Amino acid sequence: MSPHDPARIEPKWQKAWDDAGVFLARRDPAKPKYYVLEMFPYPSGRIHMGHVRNYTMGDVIARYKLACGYSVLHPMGWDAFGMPAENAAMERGASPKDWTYKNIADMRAQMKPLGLSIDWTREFATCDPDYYGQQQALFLDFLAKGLITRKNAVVNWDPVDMTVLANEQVIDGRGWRSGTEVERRELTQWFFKISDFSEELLAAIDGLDAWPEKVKLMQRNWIGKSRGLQFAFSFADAPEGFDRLEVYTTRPDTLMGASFAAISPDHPLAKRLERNDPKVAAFVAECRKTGTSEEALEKAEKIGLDTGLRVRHPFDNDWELPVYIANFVLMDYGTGAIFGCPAHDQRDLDFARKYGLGVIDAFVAAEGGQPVQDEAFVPSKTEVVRWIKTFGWDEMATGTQAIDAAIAFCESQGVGQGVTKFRLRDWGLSRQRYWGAPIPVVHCDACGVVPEKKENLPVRLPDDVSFDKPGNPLDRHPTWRDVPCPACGKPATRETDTMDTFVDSSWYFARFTAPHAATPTVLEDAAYWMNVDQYIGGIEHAILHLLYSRFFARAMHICGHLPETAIEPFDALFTQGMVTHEIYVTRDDKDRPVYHLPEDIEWTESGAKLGASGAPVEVIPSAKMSKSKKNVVDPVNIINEFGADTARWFVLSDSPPERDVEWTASGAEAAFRYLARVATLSERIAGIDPATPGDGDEDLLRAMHKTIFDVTQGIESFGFNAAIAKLYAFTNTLTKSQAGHAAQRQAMLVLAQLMSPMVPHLAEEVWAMLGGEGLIATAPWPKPDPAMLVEDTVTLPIQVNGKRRSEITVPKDMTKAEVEKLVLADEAVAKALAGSAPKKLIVVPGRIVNVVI
RNA sequence: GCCCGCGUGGUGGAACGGUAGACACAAGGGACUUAAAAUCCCUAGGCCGAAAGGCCGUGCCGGUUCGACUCCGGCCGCGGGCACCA
Repeated sequence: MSPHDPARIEPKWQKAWDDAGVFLARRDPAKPKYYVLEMFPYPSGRIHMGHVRNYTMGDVIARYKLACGYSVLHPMGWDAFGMPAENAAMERGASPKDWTYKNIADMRAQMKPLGLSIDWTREFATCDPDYYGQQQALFLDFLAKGLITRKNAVVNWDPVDMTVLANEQVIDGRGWRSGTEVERRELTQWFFKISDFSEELLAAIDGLDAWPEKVKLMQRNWIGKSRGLQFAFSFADAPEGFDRLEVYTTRPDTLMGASFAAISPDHPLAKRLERNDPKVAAFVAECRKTGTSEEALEKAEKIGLDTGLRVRHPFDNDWELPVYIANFVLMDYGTGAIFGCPAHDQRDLDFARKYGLGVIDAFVAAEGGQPVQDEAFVPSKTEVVRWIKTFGWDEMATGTQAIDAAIAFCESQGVGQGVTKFRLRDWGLSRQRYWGAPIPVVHCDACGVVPEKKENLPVRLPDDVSFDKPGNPLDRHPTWRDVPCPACGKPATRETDTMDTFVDSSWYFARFTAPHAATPTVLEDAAYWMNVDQYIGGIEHAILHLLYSRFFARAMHICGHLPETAIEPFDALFTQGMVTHEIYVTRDDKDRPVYHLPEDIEWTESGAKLGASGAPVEVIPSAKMSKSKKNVVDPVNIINEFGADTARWFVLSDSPPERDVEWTASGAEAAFRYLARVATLSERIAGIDPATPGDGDEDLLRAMHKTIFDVTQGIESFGFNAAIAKLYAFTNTLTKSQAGHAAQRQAMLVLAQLMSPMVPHLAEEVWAMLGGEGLIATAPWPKPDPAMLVEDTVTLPIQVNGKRRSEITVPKDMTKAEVEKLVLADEAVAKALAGSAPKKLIVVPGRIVNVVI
């Protein structure tokens, strides 16, 4: 029998922690607090290795901080609303609610054996009426404070499923489920006014010191601040109701190269023209057929239609530009109208060539170069300045200030004004779906849109819904919509749209601080526990989830639900890599890939073969685990076979946490064998007669203190793989040590403590075996003795011209002069010098010596 | 197109500007065993050499430095983010 028996010890220690209530988060004013949070899971029904890695990392931090004397909050919940539950309902008639809660129960049962230090008393699911009721209360508060608005928006509409589709659900311009062509449709939707916070959300990124640069950069780009010139063209022949055409440009310096103006098909002018001109109407309709997804836009040809209207160039009244309607001009960026400068923008050039528009060879002609042919000339900033000068503008600033100078010049001439625009748009939260938090408003013929009264919350989802027809079941429910108007009491109808599931995850971290409160949060609790000290999750949430949460924290503060100190809710963020696995591929007779399970592969000297047929198998390393590729490793199987400690140890050990880690069967077995070795070692040390003296106590204890130092550093800096390497090394040292029993026992206890955040069950077992006091989970984290970290003697490598040639061992406080003397006396150095004196002798105390010849 | 990040043995990866390859996987050799598994010990960047030792070596080219995987410039390759954004 293996000395390491997870099936026996893991449940035992989990029960011991539970019984002692070790992981219950308590507000304790006497202690510093620490809030560790991993991004909560969607309850798909199965945990996967990615979860194991994510939660193990958080658990290491949580257990470490607990041992360091912090009052720790480490909660878990479920991001439980969303499409998969409705899909399950449509596919097999399950109730979304039953399906979801069963999945939660299943996943919790799979998660518990991992031995995570979770305070389960704080658990909730976002589909709990209690949670979404509080979310509805937040909605009402936001609405009252003007943080929410209702307006029209263009969406992807699936005419068969009768629902709005997210961009990701539009594939090749067709609905992913129905396969029909998606339409662009304008609907009235609710929006969070996140764009009001653009400047602040951008500026505050600078203060997020413990966030990855990559994530901060992605957020900055997403918010997309730009500086440009907004000005108006006057019409040569003004259409009714439009005396000017407002345009926005970030390149005012190219204004003298303008050769056309273009408006969006959704521009009010286009809508005006469409009424009287069937050609325009047909063209605009054509443009609207294109979806709004990235692929659709990528493939769409750039098309335009001459409206016949002409505008005048702001610097030359006689210079007229045609006005086109063009499908590539977006209504919701800038003013929905642009000018085109073919000489300096590739897209404008392509468009001008296609429709036979003039190309002004602005810069190029002035410098005597070649006229613009097929490629637009995009001048550098300094060249722009020269370009400007050729048009008689004054001497201007150079370099990056060229654009600002151009704006200033235009302003001085009364042509427009400099404006700052953001790419960030308001966040549309309406979804025409069932399985989400109902938007708590009522539509009344007399009063219009009326917020529901808070005392009527939660607005509960009805359970008796059917998915036999496409569309939103709430629309078809016989009675659910019927409700008295909260204002006048007359019969009215509920809003049937529900909230985007991103809303649910935008404040759950705050709810964990008071998960059962009758208000969204309790300020006192929020003030104690917020902010999240360490947030851990996937990079895929770098933009939306994290940006929305930052917005929500601000909005909640404005409504009095969070203290001002919590407007940036996540102090530190860590984005962890995936768990990958090899995939095994053969080809069928049409050369299509066929995937195989790891257990079907046989390893021979000439490579991988298919066990059944002996066909050679192509091995593709480091692929994301997916069912279709048959490379999924189920944590449940691993826990059953090796125990949770092995799974935890392995996902931390091989790669730095921010990078992907490849799961390998041999690696998992090796992790198990190592843990067994530790158990054996512990048994052996426990069995030694306490009176046994030994040899090398000091060396062992020095190594122990060095390891305490290194492992502590490793955990603090998310260097789990490096910390584990140090633990291996120290285990090897202890195994070979001939030290006396007392020293070995002490070293073993410390080893167990240092391992305890990663493999808590085994650590408890070792701790108990050697008579450690209480539970290791609550034992104070060991501290290295600084005196034991300094060696009395140091070994200095000696380099000659930067290459290592020898070494000397000297007392650590030996003077430079003495070291130099010894170095020159060194045989290898003397040989290299061959009698002559060195040019230079560099002694870096305690580090290295370099002899320059 | 714009913006980032990363290139180190057979593999995953270590390395405050200071002995490159810690630690582990896989591999090879050995001990124990009738045998295998398990366990334990040893070897291991490449080239030359019996050895001592030497030369080369962190994608490529150059620079800074006594000293560069690390800093700077250019190139190549891979990965990621954003994008009809005017």
